[in-house]
Amino acid sequence: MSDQKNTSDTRERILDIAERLFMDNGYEATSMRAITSAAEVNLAAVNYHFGSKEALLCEVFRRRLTWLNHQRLQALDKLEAQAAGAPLKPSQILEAFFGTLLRMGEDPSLGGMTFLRLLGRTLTEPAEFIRTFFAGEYAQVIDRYKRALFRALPDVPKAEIVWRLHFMLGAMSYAIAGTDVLQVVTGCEVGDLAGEGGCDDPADTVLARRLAERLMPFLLGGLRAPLPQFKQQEPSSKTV
Amino acid sequence: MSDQKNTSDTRERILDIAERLFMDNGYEATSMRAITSAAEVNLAAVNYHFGSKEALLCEVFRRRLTWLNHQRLQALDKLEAQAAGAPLKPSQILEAFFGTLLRMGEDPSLGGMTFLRLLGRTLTEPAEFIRTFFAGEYAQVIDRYKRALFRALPDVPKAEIVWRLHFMLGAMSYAIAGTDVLQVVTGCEVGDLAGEGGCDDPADTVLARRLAERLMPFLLGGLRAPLPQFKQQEPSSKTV
DNA sequence: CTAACATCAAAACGAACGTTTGAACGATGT
DNA sequence: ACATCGTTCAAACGTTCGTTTTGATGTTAG
Repeated sequence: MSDQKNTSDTRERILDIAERLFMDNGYEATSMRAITSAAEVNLAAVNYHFGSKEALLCEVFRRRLTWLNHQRLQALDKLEAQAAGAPLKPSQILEAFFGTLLRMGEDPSLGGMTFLRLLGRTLTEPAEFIRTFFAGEYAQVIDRYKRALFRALPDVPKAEIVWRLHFMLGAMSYAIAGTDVLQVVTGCEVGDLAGEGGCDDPADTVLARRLAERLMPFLLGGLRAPLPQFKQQEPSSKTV
Repeated sequence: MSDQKNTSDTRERILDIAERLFMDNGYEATSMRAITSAAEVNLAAVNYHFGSKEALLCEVFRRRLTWLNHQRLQALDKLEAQAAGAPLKPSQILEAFFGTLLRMGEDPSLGGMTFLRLLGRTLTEPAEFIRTFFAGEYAQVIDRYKRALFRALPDVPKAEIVWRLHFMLGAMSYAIAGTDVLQVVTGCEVGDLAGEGGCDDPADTVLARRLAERLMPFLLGGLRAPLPQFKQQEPSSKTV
């Protein structure tokens, strides 16, 4: 029973607990003492294994995001191989990008809805180290998907596509964050989106699936919406 | 020169500075000492005028949100009066709700983009007192607009409309937050969305207008997107 | 004039923060 | 057996946090 306890047990337990506490309270409002005591490890364990609180947050994301973005690139590779040079359909691209993410919400071993909520809530954090971390973690995948969308929508100005990708990311980010401060969704047939103190599994799996079913058509509708009337061409086009 | 300095000068200066610092750093990462020293007031001034740091944040929002939501209700009143009992067009409803907000970004006396960014970044904060505050501040306006959308889209299931309203709020929230951690928009022809350390006016006014021009068609396209195929009626069918 | 209010500087409050230290522990390899 | 290395531990480090207090100084209104 002391098989691989050596190098991974404490680390992994810290990451799991930190993931949940950062999601519940946010980064700044979650103390090292809260993390280490909830994980039943020594206070110094985080600094020993990760170096600092900032590095811990980055590692919480890295262990999920590298896998996720690898999957996203593979999904796009597969689609483009099947298309044999032809442009992809926008729905395929969105499915590869957002579907791959949302399916993580159904699998607790990939973080489940806890990680999705944490991701959605952290994407709007203003802290510098978070933004640079995400920028690096997402650079490649965003670039690939942007180019795929450019090819899929050759008649839409590229700047417009970039804007709409931004809007789609926002709708997704807010939806998976599940804070719902305005109580729009809470109380409907849907049930609560948050489920703050619960376990991992019970209704989160079905919630993730319902969310995907509703979000994907919305995003596709937004992406393909009629262009604003003021668009004739891109004027100076400094995007050489 | 001692005209109305009495009851408003210190209070207003604290609110202005707090609005900017909360936007730049987030609530938790902004200290009372940073606020009071930047506002050039005594450290005790915040507690004297507002009672606590939490109450200060609420007041920062209240002085803008009560006006905003009043305008939103008035805009809806006017539209419904003109329609004389007929259902409104979805585009009218979205214009009244989102247009009224986005136009605040063009007016520095209403907070400008600083307030819009702060709002977008705070809507996903998990802190309890923030969520209950927003819930109360938005309850009436959300209810009115939800009912207007129900009437405007009688063939769409109400639960679906609620979901899409949620998605629209997310896209708007993320867009006005302007964090853009994934660097989707940054570097394009658009210029930077954030402009962290700048003044109020220079490019924020035009940015707010461009944002509105792009966001509104996107939201409308998402709202009117085809329904997911699995909708015949709402079954109980919890997929046991 | 008086009383109430607003602002100030300065200091302190206890609490909580992230991080560091140095010793002890337990397995491993020679 | 001893030495080594990675890990864990209790305890303390210095700092910063939000808040309160005290007393003095204008300023305003009855």
